[in-house]
Amino acid sequence: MSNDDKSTDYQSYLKETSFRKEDFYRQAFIEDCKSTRIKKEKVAIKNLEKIFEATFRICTRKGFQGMTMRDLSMESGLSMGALYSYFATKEELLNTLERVGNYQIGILLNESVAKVKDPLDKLRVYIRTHLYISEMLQPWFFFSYMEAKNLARREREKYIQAELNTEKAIVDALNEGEKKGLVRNRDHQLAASVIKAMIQDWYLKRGKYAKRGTTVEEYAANIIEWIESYYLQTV
Amino acid sequence: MSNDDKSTDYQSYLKETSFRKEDFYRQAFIEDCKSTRIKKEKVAIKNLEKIFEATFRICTRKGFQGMTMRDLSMESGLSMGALYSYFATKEELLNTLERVGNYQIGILLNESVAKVKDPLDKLRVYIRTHLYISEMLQPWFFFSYMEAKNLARREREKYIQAELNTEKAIVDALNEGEKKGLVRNRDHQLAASVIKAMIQDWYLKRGKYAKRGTTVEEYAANIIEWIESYYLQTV
DNA sequence: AGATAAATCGAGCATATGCTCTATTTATCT
DNA sequence: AGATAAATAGAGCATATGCTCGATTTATCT
Repeated sequence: MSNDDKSTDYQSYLKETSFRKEDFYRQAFIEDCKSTRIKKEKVAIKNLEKIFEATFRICTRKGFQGMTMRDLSMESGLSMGALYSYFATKEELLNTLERVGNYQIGILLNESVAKVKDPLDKLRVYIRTHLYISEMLQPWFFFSYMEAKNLARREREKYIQAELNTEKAIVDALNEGEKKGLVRNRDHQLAASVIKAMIQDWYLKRGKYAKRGTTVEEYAANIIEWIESYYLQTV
Repeated sequence: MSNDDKSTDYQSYLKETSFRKEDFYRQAFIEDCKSTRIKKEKVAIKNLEKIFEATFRICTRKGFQGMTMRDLSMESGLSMGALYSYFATKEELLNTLERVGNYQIGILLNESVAKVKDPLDKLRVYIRTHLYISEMLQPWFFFSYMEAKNLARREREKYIQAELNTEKAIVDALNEGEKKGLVRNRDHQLAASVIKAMIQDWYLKRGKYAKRGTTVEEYAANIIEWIESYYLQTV
């Protein structure tokens, strides 16, 4: 297996990445809560963390529609009044969560492959990074996937577009690889779908893999092995 | 590609299978509505069809928790009173849907591989049949996956068990194949997870594949090609 | 046709839920 | 410390929602 990309492990990625969890809440504050009665960023970040984490915990069990604002109040430790000084409506909370996540993740994915030139290495790095990011923000990824259908048309379309961008990144790498004679001629679009399904399974079935002791690095290596078998096989 | 299993296409499968959609509703009537005020099977089947189909339509957009009984009444064309003569509670409807589906699909999957002896062929047939069944009952598969979290503990565990059975069937075939020297030595458990993820993507992203004009047969052939690349490659 | 059984209807009940609004508490500044 | 701004609490309001029940319609039988 020509695994000569200097493959970073998860812990190293966490140290190297520019992302801090705080950024997530700060972004939400700047974009959505600036217009509310909350003035101080520090307070906002502290409480948005409580709200988001509580939302993820509750929705994993009941889904967003099944979560009541009273549930959220209990779980986050904030009163109804406090919650509504951060979000005008329940739907607004959903929108913010989806939007901020998509934005942040877009940045992270782009910064990861920016320096890589070789299309095959680019693909490897992209997959590994995608898995690392989804590991870092697993609750968000799960939530985002499961609740996308509850978004209003506009926001839902953005979600779908983000999904398609992921596929496109993979297809592009494969096309470039084929042009350079590095990979076999295959249906790259279909392959990209399948590869994305593999990536998604990691954060959709996080519990199962945890129980089996599978690590992200192992999972990433495995996906890459599948791809190499499919694409590098001598004809 | 040693594709010498006499691969059935989807239309042929539909003709050959013992399954009729009616069975689905009849099963629900026998197991869950016998104790209700509804006496006549024919009436029950007609209305259960309306109820189930309406549930699928609504829940694709809003999810089960987001669906109100008034929504369901509107969409199914039955009154509130009529609905409640079929199911004691909303939750009961959910349980019935999950249970009956799992039961029926279990039967179909077993009957499909019963005659196949060669482990590799068994795997091919299993995957193809699984995809054909999920194509035939796509709304159920999607619903079942998305709403499993809303089930009570007991029922949810049954759902997870059914998922694991699918994986086990794949692992068993691979183990047997390895023992007979037909496939390479790999992490079969992890491979089975990945294969299942591929299968699930078909019914979770049905819309996307429809838009692209991908057929079930193509999709099945593609998955099998991935597996053969991964497992049959000369070392 | 008349009588009985089966199925359906939908207004109404009790509670749950999204959201508001003022009183109160907490932090910040001079 | 006192005054002001910022943040929070939680009871209360209007509506939505799960479910019931007697009245009514439809099917079946003699």
